[in-house]
Amino acid sequence: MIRRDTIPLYKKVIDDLKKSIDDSKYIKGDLLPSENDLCKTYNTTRVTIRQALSGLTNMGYITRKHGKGSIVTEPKRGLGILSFSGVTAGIGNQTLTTQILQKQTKQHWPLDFFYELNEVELKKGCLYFTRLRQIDNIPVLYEETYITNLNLPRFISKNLENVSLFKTIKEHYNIDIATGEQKIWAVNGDKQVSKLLNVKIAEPLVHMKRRLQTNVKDLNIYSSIYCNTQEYFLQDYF
Amino acid sequence: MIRRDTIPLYKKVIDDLKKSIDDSKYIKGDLLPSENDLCKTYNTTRVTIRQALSGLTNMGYITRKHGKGSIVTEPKRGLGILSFSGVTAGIGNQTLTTQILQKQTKQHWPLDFFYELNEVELKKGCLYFTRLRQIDNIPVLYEETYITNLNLPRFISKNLENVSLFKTIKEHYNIDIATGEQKIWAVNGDKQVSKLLNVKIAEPLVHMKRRLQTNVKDLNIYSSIYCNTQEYFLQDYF
DNA sequence: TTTTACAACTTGTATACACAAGTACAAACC
DNA sequence: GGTTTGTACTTGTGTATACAAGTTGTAAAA
Repeated sequence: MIRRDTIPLYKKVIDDLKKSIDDSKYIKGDLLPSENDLCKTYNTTRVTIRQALSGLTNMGYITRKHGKGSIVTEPKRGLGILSFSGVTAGIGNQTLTTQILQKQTKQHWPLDFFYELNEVELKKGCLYFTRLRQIDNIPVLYEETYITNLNLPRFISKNLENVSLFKTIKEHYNIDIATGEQKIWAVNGDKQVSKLLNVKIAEPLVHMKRRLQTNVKDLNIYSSIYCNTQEYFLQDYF
Repeated sequence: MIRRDTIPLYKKVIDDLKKSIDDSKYIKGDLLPSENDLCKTYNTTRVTIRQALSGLTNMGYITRKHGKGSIVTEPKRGLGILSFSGVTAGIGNQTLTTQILQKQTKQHWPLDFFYELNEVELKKGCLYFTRLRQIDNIPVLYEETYITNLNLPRFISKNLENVSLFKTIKEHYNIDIATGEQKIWAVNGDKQVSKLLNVKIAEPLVHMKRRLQTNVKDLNIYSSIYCNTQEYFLQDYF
């Protein structure tokens, strides 16, 4: 079935199955319908169905087992490791405060930016701001954030003090985080960062660089984060 | 061309192209031969070639552009340790070697163990071993592992040199990792660890403690890991 | 000279089929 | 009871083909 002016069939299969998994119609451990069953359902051939299942596999929704079937693995689509919600969840009764050090401004990307940017991003420029996050008044995270300046009207006037950035952009612009990656190093803090985090110079810090891709094309969120792990640690569940 | 007793053709195509990229026969920005060219080279059809190119795409080796071709991208230098698929799965093209420092032995849990243990675990004791993992002969990870001594016959005699622990326990005992948690700090390396990782004393290291729960009740895998992030970094996708 | 149209390339999507090989279970056998 | 074998399922690998659609350079038209 060749289709014009519409989304490809294999993508529709992916969307349908993904939705079923997200809606818990299939839960972890369940078998999806067999390839041949799906062929009948969608009136197509195995090549197309396999293209869809292959997509779901490397999205982490299913694992496939020769002779057995497609097994649903992880219905969770959370942010995984070290997301700030994770930090928030891990600190219990203590108070997490977020302080804006540099208010969001529109500017060009730094020339030596830590991720590669595409033409659209370069052309649009970025919104930049820095924040300091404290737990019980101990500074724990220093965060420099760059967001592609794309479809974010009046972002500069938003107040980001003590609120979740993700929640803000979700509520105001209906933007979701789709995927992301992060890199982690242990580094010695330099003069500026050590002072902000109130630790001795050369105290070891966790340095993370992350790229979060959203459901809007070319709209990405980049951040460089320094963590003081003297009193607290970063935690992750999977 | 149907082939028996040998690796599938599409995997051979992946290996060949991957090797060419690793050996810099194609560098970042280059175009791979077109699908039709590859069809002629390997005397096969586009479906098979596309299966290979699709594999390379989600390994991060290439990106594909409609109407243009397959573009070689930046090879990644991350460790991929932060997800539970394990280090071996996350490293890609470089050579990861694993050296056993202390061969696995049955022993009691340390008194000041870093996670809380239940009665069954305490009663059964643990299997303990340490490993040093190197990428291209640079030591990057020092790992102390404790596994509950439960339903693991002959584990002590298994050779863990240069193999994936998860794969080993999956193949021999059909044990899967179900869930896990990890904690992360930046620390200064002490004398022993710094020496093992071949860095100066007080060089900042990433220290992780993880607990992995398996599909077997009370069978958990605990590890304390030190990472030298001078040459490589830890990487995570979500 | 500038614009348009086309040809020749590229990857994207899809059909239709065939045989290999792993899994699970039940029937037949010892 | 325990083992072997067969069968019907599953996914894995592969051939052969067709048309859609994006990209790029060139030749023809304005």
